[in-house]
Amino acid sequence: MAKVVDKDAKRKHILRSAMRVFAEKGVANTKMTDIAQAAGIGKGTIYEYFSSREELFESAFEYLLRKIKAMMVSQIDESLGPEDRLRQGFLAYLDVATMQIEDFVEILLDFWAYGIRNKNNGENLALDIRTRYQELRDLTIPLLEEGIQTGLFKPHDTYLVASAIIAAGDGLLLQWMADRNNFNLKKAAQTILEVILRGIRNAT
Amino acid sequence: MAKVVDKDAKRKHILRSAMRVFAEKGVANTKMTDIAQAAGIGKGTIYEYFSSREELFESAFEYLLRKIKAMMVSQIDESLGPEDRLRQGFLAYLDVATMQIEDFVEILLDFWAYGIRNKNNGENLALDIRTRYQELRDLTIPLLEEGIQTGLFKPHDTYLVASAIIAAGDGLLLQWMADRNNFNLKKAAQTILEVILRGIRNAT
Amino acid sequence: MAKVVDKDAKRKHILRSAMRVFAEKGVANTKMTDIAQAAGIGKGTIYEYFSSREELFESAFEYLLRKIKAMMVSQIDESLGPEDRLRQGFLAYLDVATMQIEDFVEILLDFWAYGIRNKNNGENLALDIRTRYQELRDLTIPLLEEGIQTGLFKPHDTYLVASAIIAAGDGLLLQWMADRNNFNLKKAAQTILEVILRGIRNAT
Amino acid sequence: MAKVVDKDAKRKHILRSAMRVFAEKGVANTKMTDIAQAAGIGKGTIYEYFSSREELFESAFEYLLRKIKAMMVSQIDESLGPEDRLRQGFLAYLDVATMQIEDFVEILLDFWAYGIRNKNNGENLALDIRTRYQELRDLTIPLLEEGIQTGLFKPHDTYLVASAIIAAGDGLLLQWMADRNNFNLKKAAQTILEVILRGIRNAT
DNA sequence: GATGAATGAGCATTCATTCAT
DNA sequence: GATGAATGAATGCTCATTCAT
Repeated sequence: MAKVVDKDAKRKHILRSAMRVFAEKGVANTKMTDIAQAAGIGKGTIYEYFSSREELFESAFEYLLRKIKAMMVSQIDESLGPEDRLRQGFLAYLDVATMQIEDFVEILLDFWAYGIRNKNNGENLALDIRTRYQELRDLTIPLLEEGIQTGLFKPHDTYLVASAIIAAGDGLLLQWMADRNNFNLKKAAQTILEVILRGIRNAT
Repeated sequence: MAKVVDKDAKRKHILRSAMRVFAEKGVANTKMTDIAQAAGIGKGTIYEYFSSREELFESAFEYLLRKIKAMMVSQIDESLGPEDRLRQGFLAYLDVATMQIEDFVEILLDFWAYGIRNKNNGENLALDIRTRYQELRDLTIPLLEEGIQTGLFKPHDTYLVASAIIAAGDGLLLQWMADRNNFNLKKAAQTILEVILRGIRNAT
Repeated sequence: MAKVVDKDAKRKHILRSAMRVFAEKGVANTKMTDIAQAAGIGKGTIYEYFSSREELFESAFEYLLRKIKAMMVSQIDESLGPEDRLRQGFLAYLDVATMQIEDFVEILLDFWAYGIRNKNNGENLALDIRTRYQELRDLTIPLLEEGIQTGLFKPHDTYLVASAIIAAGDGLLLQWMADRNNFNLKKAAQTILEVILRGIRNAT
Repeated sequence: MAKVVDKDAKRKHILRSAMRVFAEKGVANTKMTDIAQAAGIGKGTIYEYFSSREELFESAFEYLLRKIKAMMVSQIDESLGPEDRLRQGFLAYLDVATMQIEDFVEILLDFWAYGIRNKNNGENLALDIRTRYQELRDLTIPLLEEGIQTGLFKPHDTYLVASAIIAAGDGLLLQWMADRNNFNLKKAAQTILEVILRGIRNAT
């Protein structure tokens, strides 16, 4: 009988190993050998599961995006009001980025750069950074609309405000990446969120 | 006598050519040959002005940062109140990034990545991304303090709010880069800024 | 399983191929491609066995020195008297240099030049040309001392005379290299050796 | 009026500068720029006096050989007997090589290598290393013959013994180059010469 | 299936030589 | 005559990918 191998599990194992190396050395400086070593397998074996370095990279990208979204969604308590859900979602986004998956912020820039530079290859929607931003907006806008409807928020262009909130999140990540030890991401996140909420809230 | 050449001008010419290529193909995919071609010179000539690809890249980085800061400062009308100066500075930042210099946003991510990955080489402060962020904060904080002192703004942690404003700017740039044609950067910028200003303003 | 290769054998194969090319074109004019071609392998393969051109060169140097010494020692009949052993050793040195290993005289000058120019890098004693000369003296001096003790030779400074004998050998090699076809190395060697022996022998 | 330049003097100036650099850095590591700098002139100017690096090198070679021979000849006192003239010539050879001209031993190996590798280009006899050796023999043989005729020396193959003496000189140079500080060249030279003389002298 | 030895396209960099001034 | 800015051929080395075992 042939060796029984859980192909999916092994593929994921390689993927996670690759991401760890990407994070540690940067995508550009990561050699296939490094990944093979990190995964404890032979170099050639990678090609049994991924057709090329490129595909491996894209798969890592995709895996990450899926993971982020799943974790964000899972951390929102649907029974809360829109403000609290915004707070939860916002913090979850930063949380996921900074703590959960394989220390992934370090790869974030490489992914961003890739996504932005390849935004026109419509083939793989999952990798289209525009799609990703739209998904984030689609998570945010309903909360804003709900707030407006309940009179909590003043009427506003929810698309733009959603974009603003996402922008703030990304921008904070950048500053935190630049100076992890001294930049207090959580406090900054809370501050900016409260400022924004106060900025759209109806005067009481 | 030998050929007379304005070394400074030529150096800058090569720099700008390089930046154009960096922007077009991405730093990682830019070959020295491409740059030479773009500059209309021989490959070897680049090395008369830059000791290595690395130095050329760093010079481009530095050049850009210097330029951005200069343009931002120059576009602020010191006679205005803090809110308007914030508006001017914020828009100037995005303006500079998106329109002025050699279409440079495209390089921005590569620069960010470089800066973040090399944050610990204190040798060249100008390239230290932490320094860059601190400079931006140092431009912003005084405006916030002035607003607080005049009673326009509610008291707040000016460091964090300044960071927030910068974050919003960077984050918007990311979204704009991802979808230039459909994302209205200017409108988004104005919206977010007004939200933030309303968020820190004293109730009237 | 991956291809099974006798790494040591292949390394030696490359080494010998390299030495052949070094001999033919001179070390300075030898390109990695030439070596690859001579060895019947790809350029990159060399780097699987040697980390750099430099290391390849040094390995060749070392290989040669080891080989020479081994052959010299092996050709001396320890049962003979000091004069005959001197003769054997002297001729063996020239023999080895001129006939045995891969036509190596042609490389000798490059090796000499390398050794002399890098005499101060104590790291690799095996490549230290001073060490090499000392080894040759250490093989010669005991024979001279034995001859003195048995009254065959007049007392003399054995260090200097050993150096002299070695010098004669090297010098003859130079002349032979310069004009292989017309310079009778063997006859010259025998002549000079007899002159020297007569020069240190006790009058009878 | 055009600038008056002593072309020959300038040529020689460049030549000597080149030799100094050759000696210091090794021929292979000497760039045209280094030579220009050492000569205090522009890089292009070298080509006004030498058509190529190759020609410059060969000219240096030739210059050196001419110089050595002249100095050797000039230091021999023709009124002395053959033994003393041999001693003078032998020491003069080493002297010239080690002290007189621009520290030239350092170049010697490069010249030797060049001469030996290019022995077949009969174009320039002056550079033919065979010619050079023959010249040295032609200086030595008459002295040996004179000694034989006067009964001072035993009859012997003067060609081979002359070659032997030259070989000893070259060989000593090699050992001295390898370890300048510890190898006493003069004492070694005197020792070997006396041994050889005793080896060819008639018993008294 | 798994492996890692082999490969060669590709690239940064050097430097002798040219030639406009 | 003198110069040094410009050049591009040449080369050592890297690394993604292939494929024999």
